[in-house]
Amino acid sequence: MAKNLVVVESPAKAKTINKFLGKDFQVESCYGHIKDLPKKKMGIDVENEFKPNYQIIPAKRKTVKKLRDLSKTAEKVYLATDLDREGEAIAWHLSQELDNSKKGRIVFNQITREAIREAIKNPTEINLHKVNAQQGRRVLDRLVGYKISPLLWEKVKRGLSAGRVQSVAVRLVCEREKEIEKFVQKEYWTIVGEFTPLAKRSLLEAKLSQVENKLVKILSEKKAKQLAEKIKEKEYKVIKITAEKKKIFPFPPFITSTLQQAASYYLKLSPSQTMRIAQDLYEGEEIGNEGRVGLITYMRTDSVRVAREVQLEARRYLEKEFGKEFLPLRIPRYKNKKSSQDAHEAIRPTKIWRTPEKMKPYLSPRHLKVYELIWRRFLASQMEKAILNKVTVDIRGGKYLFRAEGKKIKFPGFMIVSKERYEKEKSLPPVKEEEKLKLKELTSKQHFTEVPSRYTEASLVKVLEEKGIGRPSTYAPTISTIKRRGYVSWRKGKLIPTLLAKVVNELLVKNFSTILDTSFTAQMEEGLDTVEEGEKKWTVLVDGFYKYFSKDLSKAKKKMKNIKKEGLQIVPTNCERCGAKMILKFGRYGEFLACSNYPDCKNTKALVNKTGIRCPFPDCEGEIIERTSKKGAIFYGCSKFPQCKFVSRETPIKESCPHCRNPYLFRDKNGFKCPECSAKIKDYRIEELKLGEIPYKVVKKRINAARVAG
DNA sequence: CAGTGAGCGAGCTTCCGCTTGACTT
Repeated sequence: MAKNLVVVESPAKAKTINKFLGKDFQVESCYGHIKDLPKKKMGIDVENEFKPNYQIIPAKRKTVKKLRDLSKTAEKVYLATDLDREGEAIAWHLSQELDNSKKGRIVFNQITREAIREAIKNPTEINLHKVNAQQGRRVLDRLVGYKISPLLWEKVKRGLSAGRVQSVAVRLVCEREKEIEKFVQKEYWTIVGEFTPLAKRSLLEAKLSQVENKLVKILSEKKAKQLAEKIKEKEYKVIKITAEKKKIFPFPPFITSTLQQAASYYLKLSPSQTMRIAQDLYEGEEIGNEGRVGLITYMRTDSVRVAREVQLEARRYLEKEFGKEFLPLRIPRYKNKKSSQDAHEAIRPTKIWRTPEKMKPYLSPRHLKVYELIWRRFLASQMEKAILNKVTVDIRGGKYLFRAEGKKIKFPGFMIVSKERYEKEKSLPPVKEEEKLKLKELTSKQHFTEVPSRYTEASLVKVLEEKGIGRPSTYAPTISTIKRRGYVSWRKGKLIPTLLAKVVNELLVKNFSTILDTSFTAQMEEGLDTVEEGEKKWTVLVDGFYKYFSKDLSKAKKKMKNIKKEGLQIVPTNCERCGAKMILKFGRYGEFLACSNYPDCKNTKALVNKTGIRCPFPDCEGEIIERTSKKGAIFYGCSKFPQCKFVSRETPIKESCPHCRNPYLFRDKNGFKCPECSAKIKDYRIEELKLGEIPYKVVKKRINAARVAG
């Protein structure tokens, strides 16, 4: 007898569902989208209600043929793609390409035997409103990307790109850099008193908090000294002890963005490395005599939802392992963001009893660490909150009020499983109210406000996710794209906008302010919601957008500055051949200086970031200069390359080592260290070269060989 | 734990969102 055909998106999912459905069913995978707009053309008929020209994706022809052949002989076809917008569109494309009169759409958002069987019993029709919302999204993105990108080829550099998601990502990186550039470090001071209880020997440290009932703020060393000298008072009294309980709740289970952040923070993995490893865990490993089993649920998700039966299983496990007091009374329910499409569960272990310890023999160290992160986060999310005891001690003497704060964990709750959200304990010596104290010593401490830090890949993903820009399947690829296009370089895991990014960003913000706004996607989503509700035609939505977009576009074509021709005038140099100004341009291999008289004068010069530090290699006359690898990583090398092969990944500081006379030092935690004799140098005042202060300087002249015609 | 380059005015580039293998478009 012919089997029923079930089509899902992922092959690992197909395998699992196959086990649930038995021999009357054949479950196959379509590997995501099967149809799309053509790659080399716009593929949208703007004049004719934006009619999209969907084609089978060339690389998917084989897959589609296989599914079509299977559908011909199948008893019935079930389209079981994901229940979100993209999944509905895939089902719609499949229904166009598969050959069977009995086609039904089925949906489920958790992969359990019950959920699948229930879905099979209740097939429905494809939701065309949802499909239309997807078409609106697809067409809008294509218009934005394929109209603005060619404009950048014309105005700035070939091969550049722009898009609803990537251009906002680049903008965020650029704006953070602006904040860093304009940041002015400010100092502030605190005064700390050491008190001794009269009876015992212990010491109590407390910070000066108020003078004459006014909060203390000290902004200079002078003020700190003046104030400290005024405090003549030696006799103090504990006037108040306040104890309060603080509840600390566990984090919800992981979704894609939070997994990427945690793996970045704790394991120093990039979002793409994290996803690669999570994919392996999802597809499964050979576990003892179990064969190949998936260790975690699907890793591209925006939902914190967990199947009820799994929560109950977790509670049984927790009660057995740790006891009843570690279970919350109520089964926790975490809330999704409004923008969540909720097609998959949260990222969690498929079986809780597969502890990291038990999985150790089967996993690589990295895989094990990511698994452990997921396992612990999930388990903790099902546990009781932690309770902290916070104590505040107020000490008064005359008009001066000092304050000390202590923290103690009263009940660890979820913290015995996960150290995330852990707070360090700080104990205070036992004192009583009314107790008399003596001020033994007074010290003032200098502090500085901290410069905002650059984005890491994961923290950029976090902001994108918060603003609803991009989807779980695109966070990591978006970062790769802006790297590949030369919009960001990176050093020690931090993203730095290139000059190219700053220039392109300024042009885009000026000419396409609506699309470059971080709220643009949210507004688009609102529109798509009305399409999904059937309240608006998708073509009307796109038309509303296209009306002003095409105006912006034609205006930009005329008015946008042409960097390709005019260049950037940031370096005041004249051409030594014809005397004209030299201007900066973006070439195939990065920035270079070109004569503004081009094409009459073809003189060019290279641009190099100098450090002013001589090369440390013996007998080398070179200088250390900043370089960027082909991929975009920043490093330091010798100007005499390739004769001299000196390289360093760390930023050298122009100050020679007092011990071995090496010409430069590296930053260290509390000062500097010498790479040669590994001496640690503290108390050594060195003005650090701030990024951006390194001036662009011309170090090399390049003579163009005359081209012989013919 | 992998990492690291000189060029240069163009070879036809580009979007976002699903999903994994990989002669094939």
